[in-house]
Amino acid sequence: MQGVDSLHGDNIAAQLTIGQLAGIVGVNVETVHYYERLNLFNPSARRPSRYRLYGHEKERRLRFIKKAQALGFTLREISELLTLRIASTTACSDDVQKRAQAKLVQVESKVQDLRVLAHVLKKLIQTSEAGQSTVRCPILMNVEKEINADYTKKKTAKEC
Amino acid sequence: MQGVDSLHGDNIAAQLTIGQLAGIVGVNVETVHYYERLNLFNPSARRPSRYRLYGHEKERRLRFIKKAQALGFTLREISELLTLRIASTTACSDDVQKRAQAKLVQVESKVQDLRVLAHVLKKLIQTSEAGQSTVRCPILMNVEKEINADYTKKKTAKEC
DNA sequence: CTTGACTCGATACTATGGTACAGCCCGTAG
DNA sequence: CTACGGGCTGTACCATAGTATCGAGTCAAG
Repeated sequence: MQGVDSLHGDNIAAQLTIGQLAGIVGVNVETVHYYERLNLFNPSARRPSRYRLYGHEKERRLRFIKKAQALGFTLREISELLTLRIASTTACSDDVQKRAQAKLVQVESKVQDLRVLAHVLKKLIQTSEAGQSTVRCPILMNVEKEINADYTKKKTAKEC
Repeated sequence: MQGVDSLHGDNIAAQLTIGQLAGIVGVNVETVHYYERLNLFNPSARRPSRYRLYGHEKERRLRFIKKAQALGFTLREISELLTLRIASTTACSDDVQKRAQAKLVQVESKVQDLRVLAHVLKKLIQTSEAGQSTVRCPILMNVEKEINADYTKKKTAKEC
């Protein structure tokens, strides 16, 4: 973490207010408040007036939270992911390693499912490009098949 | 449990009751009711007593719904995905193709994000295996960097 | 033909993840 | 100085995705 590249002393000027932060990340202020209530996202500092101040690294953290959410993680899970980071800085215990491994399994499973879904969507697009439109071949049905099946054994999908 | 296999030749015997379906898929009955209220998941048939009956294809559909949910899609989005299928059976309009394309973009973006996350988790595990535990290498911080950055420019983050 | 698990429809309640004020307090541009 | 845009705390409200419960009907085994 680069020192918040202002000369020592008054780096307060380099910090963002809650409105600025929310603006550039694209969430609203109330959401940031909400995350703070959950102890998921705290300000870097406060002005004497109690105005919240956020450094640059906080912007990254907030973006990460929103990304992870879009990937199907709950705020609680995101909190755990971010705790892994902290734990890893202090001491890489067996526990941290185990939890990281569990998360990894979870993530890789999601990747596989999404790749199957992407594959089927591509087929759907191709088919509709080729003008083979009508009545036959309810392709997305195969999503249900393939995504549930072991996707390694490519389904034959003939009974359209 | 109730007699699933009354030896009638008709297909009613091959269908599942709501409790059986919920049991094998691993959701509860009320959830199935809920999906029905949303018009997302309807029974294949009803007995004269109004008991719901579900065929095998319904089991796949239900599993798909749960998978897609875990991948960060809302029930509304899942409904759209499943509508794509239906629309493609009737007529592959430009509209369907466009929406499929949009979904594809969304899905591929999720895949990329998850792959970055997986990569970083792997690094975290390796590091903690190697016993390079203490103080240095706040690895998951790099998640925040890498996941937010364009993943296309492969990380410079070697110093660790 | 009773018993008990299962199902029905309907309604109420919960948890999560926000949103929307209200009423007051800063801070700065004119 | 004073207006006004933004920020503060706090509470209320909202949408989504379920869960729980009720009284009554169903079904199959004993």
